[in-house]
Amino acid sequence: MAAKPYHHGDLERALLDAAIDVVRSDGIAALSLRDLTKAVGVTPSAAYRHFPSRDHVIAAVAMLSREDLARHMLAARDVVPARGSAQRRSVARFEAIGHAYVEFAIAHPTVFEAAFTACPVQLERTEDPRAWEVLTLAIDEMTLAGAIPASRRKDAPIIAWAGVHGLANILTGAAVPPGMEADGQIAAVVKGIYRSIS
Amino acid sequence: MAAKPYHHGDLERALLDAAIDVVRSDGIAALSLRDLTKAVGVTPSAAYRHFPSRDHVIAAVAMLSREDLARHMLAARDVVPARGSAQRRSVARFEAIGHAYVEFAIAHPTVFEAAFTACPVQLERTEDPRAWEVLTLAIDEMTLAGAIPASRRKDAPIIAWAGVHGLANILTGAAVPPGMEADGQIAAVVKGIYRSIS
DNA sequence: TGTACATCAGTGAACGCGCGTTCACTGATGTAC
DNA sequence: TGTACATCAGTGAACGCGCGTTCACTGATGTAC
Repeated sequence: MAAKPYHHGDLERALLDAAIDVVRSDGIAALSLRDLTKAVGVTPSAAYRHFPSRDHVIAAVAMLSREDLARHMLAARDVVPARGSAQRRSVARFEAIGHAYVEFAIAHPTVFEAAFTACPVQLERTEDPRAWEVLTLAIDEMTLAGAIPASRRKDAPIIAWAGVHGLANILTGAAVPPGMEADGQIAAVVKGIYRSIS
Repeated sequence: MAAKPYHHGDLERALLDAAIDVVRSDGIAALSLRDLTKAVGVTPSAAYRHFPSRDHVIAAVAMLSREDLARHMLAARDVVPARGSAQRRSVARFEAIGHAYVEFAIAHPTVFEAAFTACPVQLERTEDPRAWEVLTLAIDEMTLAGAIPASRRKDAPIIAWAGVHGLANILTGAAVPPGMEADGQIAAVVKGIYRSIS
């Protein structure tokens, strides 16, 4: 209850929260252990009680970012109204996922970037939920509902992921080509993806 | 002719060459002015005769990387044999460009990454050739040859670019999903792109 | 053709900075008897 | 229930490093007369 108790309580969680803040405002490259510990009000070396190295913090926050993205996709999918045929509904859910992917990237570009940062170390825990699984699940749904032919099932995931991932990178990156505004592009790409796999 | 002439000759070019070497081997984030000047055999401060700051070197090497990519696309396009109908040829040229884009990224992942690095400064020179223009040109060719309908002309470039750019990022990045090898994926995505715009 | 001099392109030393990480330590916690 | 003690989670100081950038300087170059 004192202002500064000697033991923090959950320093690991606090450090990760601070790390997410840094990613949100300055990007994952700006992340430093000294910053994090200062933000939490703790000595730099205290971080080493919870993470073996800076790289492990990077890996952890990257995984959290990936989960954040996947959760947005799930939320958008589950908000699609349940009316219409199963076939139409499966397509609407698929398209909602695609939109959510790109819109997440636009709304949180630095988090999106962090999600796909190459991690120098591997964590034992694996992420949950996974964007890739959300996507393949939606494609299976469409296949079952007859919205796409079974023959397209195999290549559909990579085609779909490449499309939304590429658009997300383009719209959040340095190289936005002339005369390009996000809204129309997202619809064009998502529709284009569906056309190419149906 | 002496081993160490006082004046270098073309230090700017030499620094950029050294920068490209660093990008190739360690990525653009590892680029430091002190490294470059040491590699060239010159004092750190000498770099400031040619670049106002490190950021300007970054911007210059990013632009060179983009030109490198675009040149690979052009080379692949121009190597497509001139037989068959104009329509088939236009499609073959378009597909060659797409393959070249992804293959360049796989062959030179750090250069590809550098090409799309966000640059904190703007250069006065603009890049030449431009990947985006190579792509739109190929799409115009297809439209003219009747390989894609005119109604698809407008959205085709972003659909195509998103597809290859996304696949390139996926295959060179941290998050390659399970059971994925490059060759089949490239063909699947390039064919998928054509299907969605034709 | 030869010389004075402005200009250019380097040198070398130093600045201040922030970083990851280590080490011996100490304060707090909780468990065994 | 009370106390000894092992364990845990912090502190504080220091290490060595490499970085971008600055400044006053000097050696080389080339142009005007």
